Amino acid sequence: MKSQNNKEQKSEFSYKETLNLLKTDFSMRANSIVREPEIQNFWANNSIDFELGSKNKGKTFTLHDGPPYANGDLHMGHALNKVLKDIINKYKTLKGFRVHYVPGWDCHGLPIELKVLQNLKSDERRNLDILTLRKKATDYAYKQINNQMEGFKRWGIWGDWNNPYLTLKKSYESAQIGVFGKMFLNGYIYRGLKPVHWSPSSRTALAEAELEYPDEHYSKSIYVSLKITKLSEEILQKFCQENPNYKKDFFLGNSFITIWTTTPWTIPANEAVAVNPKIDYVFAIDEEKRIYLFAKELSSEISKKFNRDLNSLLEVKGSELENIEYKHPIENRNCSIVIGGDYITTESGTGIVHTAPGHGIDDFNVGQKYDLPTTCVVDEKGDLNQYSGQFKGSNVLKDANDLVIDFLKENNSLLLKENYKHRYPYDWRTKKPTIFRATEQWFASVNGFRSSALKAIEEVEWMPETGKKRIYSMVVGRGDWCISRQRSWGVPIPVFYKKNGNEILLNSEIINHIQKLFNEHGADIWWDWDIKNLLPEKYAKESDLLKKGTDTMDVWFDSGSSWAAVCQQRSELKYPADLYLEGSDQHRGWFQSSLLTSVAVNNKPPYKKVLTHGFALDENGRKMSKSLGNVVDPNVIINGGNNKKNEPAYGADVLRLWVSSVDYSVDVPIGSNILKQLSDVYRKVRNTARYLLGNIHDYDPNIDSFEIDQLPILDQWMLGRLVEVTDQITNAYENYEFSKFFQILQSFCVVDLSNFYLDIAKDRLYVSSKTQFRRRSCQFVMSRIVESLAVIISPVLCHMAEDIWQNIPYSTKEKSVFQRGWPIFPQSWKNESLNGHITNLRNLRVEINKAIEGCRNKQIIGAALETEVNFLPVDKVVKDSLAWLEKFGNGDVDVFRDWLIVSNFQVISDLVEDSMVIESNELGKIQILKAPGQKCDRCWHYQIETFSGIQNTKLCKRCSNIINLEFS
RNA sequence: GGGCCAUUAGCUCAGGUGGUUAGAGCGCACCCCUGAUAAGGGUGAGGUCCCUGGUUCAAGUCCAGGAUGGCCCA
Repeated sequence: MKSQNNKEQKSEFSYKETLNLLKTDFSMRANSIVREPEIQNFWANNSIDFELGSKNKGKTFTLHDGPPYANGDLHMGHALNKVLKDIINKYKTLKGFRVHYVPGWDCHGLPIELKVLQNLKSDERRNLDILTLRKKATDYAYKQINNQMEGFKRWGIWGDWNNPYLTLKKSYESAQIGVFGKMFLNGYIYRGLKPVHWSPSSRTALAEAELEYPDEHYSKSIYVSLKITKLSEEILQKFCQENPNYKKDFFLGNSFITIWTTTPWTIPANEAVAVNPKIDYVFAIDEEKRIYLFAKELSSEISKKFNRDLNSLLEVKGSELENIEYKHPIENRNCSIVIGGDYITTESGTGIVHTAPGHGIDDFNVGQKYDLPTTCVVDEKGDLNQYSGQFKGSNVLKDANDLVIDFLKENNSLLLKENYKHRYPYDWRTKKPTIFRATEQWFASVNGFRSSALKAIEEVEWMPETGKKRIYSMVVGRGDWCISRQRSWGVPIPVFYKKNGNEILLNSEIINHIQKLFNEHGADIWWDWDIKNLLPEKYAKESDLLKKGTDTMDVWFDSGSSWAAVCQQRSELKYPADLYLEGSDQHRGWFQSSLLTSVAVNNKPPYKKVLTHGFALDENGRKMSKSLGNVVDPNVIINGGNNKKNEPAYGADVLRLWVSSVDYSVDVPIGSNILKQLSDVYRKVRNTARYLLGNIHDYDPNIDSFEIDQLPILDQWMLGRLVEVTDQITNAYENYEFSKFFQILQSFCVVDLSNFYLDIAKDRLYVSSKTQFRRRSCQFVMSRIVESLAVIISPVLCHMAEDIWQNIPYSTKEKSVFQRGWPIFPQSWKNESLNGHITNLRNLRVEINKAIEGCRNKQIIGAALETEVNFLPVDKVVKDSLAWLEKFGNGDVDVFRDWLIVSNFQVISDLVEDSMVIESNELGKIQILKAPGQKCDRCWHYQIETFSGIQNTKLCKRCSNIINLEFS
């Protein structure tokens, strides 16, 4: 019996019915599975969604959507991206901007093409023509798009869902041809050779996804010596200095570069050998007085392999070897050492890499740098061609390797031959090895507009700022962009080849013509129609001499053209867009392809600002993967999993709250514990709103509205605080710092509202008579709070915000919270000097609470109302604030006793006896006493003066008056 | 292997230009209330600021190296 204050018999009677308790239909629990779709229907039925933003009269704000790939289920990455965009769009809409969000999908490309092929039976696949494939791919893409769209809508994302942009649409394909055409006419598109994965067995180029790497692949690897024919003067001198016994001529006449390769058939295509500038190399001599060059670190291994004693004569940095000349292994001509990259290691081989630009990517890149020819020595069947000289006619998968090896042996340049096991790509269909083979490809010449692109990067605002550095270094370093693919599911490169010869036919007239045709009929006609119908009329006579190109464009060219196909084409949008917002991986992807095309065509960036986000990881910061079992599915967050206990249905608002809670500029964590926490925060906000709504059930702002200076100090402070918080949250939205919103909102609800203002408000709201000023002023404040709160949470917690709005008990001008617009308060509501005093008093409140807690833990009291507090001030500032409150405060509200929720409070100059607890601190001495008198059975305050009430109850004077006035 | 980024309490986040005993909310523990009740209030315990060196009178903060994790590239 802790809180029993008197031993008299307690009456069973309760005054509950005489109190003004809260009343609302706004439930404590969200029931989001039912309620969120209801709210979404309400929006849809009343055009309160993206249309709201479209109708705004303010400045246009264009957040241009980066298209997700139209394949696969939605994951947390989609959620992070789309919700961030939606938060921004909703905020901008509320701020009055003209916002028209057009969601997009990336529809072409290999993954969909492969999916379609996989779904076919083998005989179907064999008889498949391109148009049927494209039809099936179109159907597949639409199906995926519809699935994904349903998901996005369920998340509460607003957008022009009836009119999204799809890269497979006629208008899009046509605009893309326009971009290609302008780049071509600007001279930025050219044809050249580039090595690609090539399958001789199926005579086709293959993409990375079509390769497999069987475990047991052995290559015939060879070590080859190449006769050095020219050395730099520096190296010769250094050699002579360190080896006075040897002559210069001897050194030059007996030195050999050593190389190692696993593809001997590429030896005829050799154009250079490459070294790593950071690695140390040695010239080492054997018993036969032959001097070999190789990486120093590999000395002992090579000595063992070649079965020779090798003595180092000279050590040289790789960077010093550039331009040393050697005799080509087969032909009678000289080649040079070039400086390669970090792909040259000392893990295997000699540290010197045989370079055949026509047959390897690294080789090709180095070749570009040194302007080496891209020689391709095999045809599409894998037969060596005329460029291989005497090896013509042999086949890379059959006899070519042995013929080359025999030749090298005969010429005394084969040092060693050994089988070598490594990962090697095979054709996933024929299960035969593939090769690298240079083929004719189309390129966008980044070199041609690199400086403009770099300048454009400088003009853009990158958030976070490191994004600029990241994309800048990529654009500085990237080679020309290979835009052609040997695939069927894409936009064709609209080029005609002369049947005899290698010439092409393409000009502005033809491009315009094709563009127009695609706009009307779609890109399918490229395959469907005869050449003469694809060309302007005047070319009809030539059409028999022409053939169509069979290449499609890289899908990065598709999405990279969206500024032209979407932002430029739709009148509701702007080009350049205000904002692009994607994952940080898009520095290499969409941000870059969009920038390059836009700069190449219009010499300006397609966006003013680029915001990036990180990746969704699990709670331990690890990548999500099926095998780790740590995958979080956004659909499960919303609708719950199989076991609702472990995976409850949290609803879309909790998903959205998660997005707002994390620092998305880096990678973001998600998992069941985090969700549990977010759901707690969600409920706290919801219950705070519910309390506000429930206590204004009989309030009407048309009857009881007040000027701020009419209000009690506590209410003035509360409104001032509301303005501060709104300002801070506005700032957070403006700067796209949503985790600040999350933190501010949470502590506002908890610290300012729940723990302080609303707790104190209970007495004012419940106990007062209905129309008393101390109650109405509080309701006025609460109505201001709840309306503003609904708006400022609405970009994130859009469903809850609407639910709040629909439960405001009086009529509002706006049907939906989103019609309200962003709150604007008079700045005069903020009052610094008032804030100072309240802060002092709240600090004192904290100290007094500690003292009261001391009593509670001694089991002397329960409720704080059972106590009386004496305070002997030491700190002058607090003393002044108490005096200030006494002087200026409203006598019914600004009573410090009520702020403490105790039965009595007084400032004293001498301590009294009989206190339960005395606490001393910097502020003063706090004395907690048992409240004298008797408990009022209505307001639960202890009063010395009490009156008898109904059925043996006690009433204080205040309650007695109210009861007599209202209930008799 | 290279480029970029991150690492502060169990969780999510704050911690301008180096400067007291490193903060907030949640969670947790304990207590109270039963007139916000699958709510509400109070108090409290939680930190090797990733590690190791260095600069400095002074380092979560600056420098170097490393670890772990992530993205991109090879």
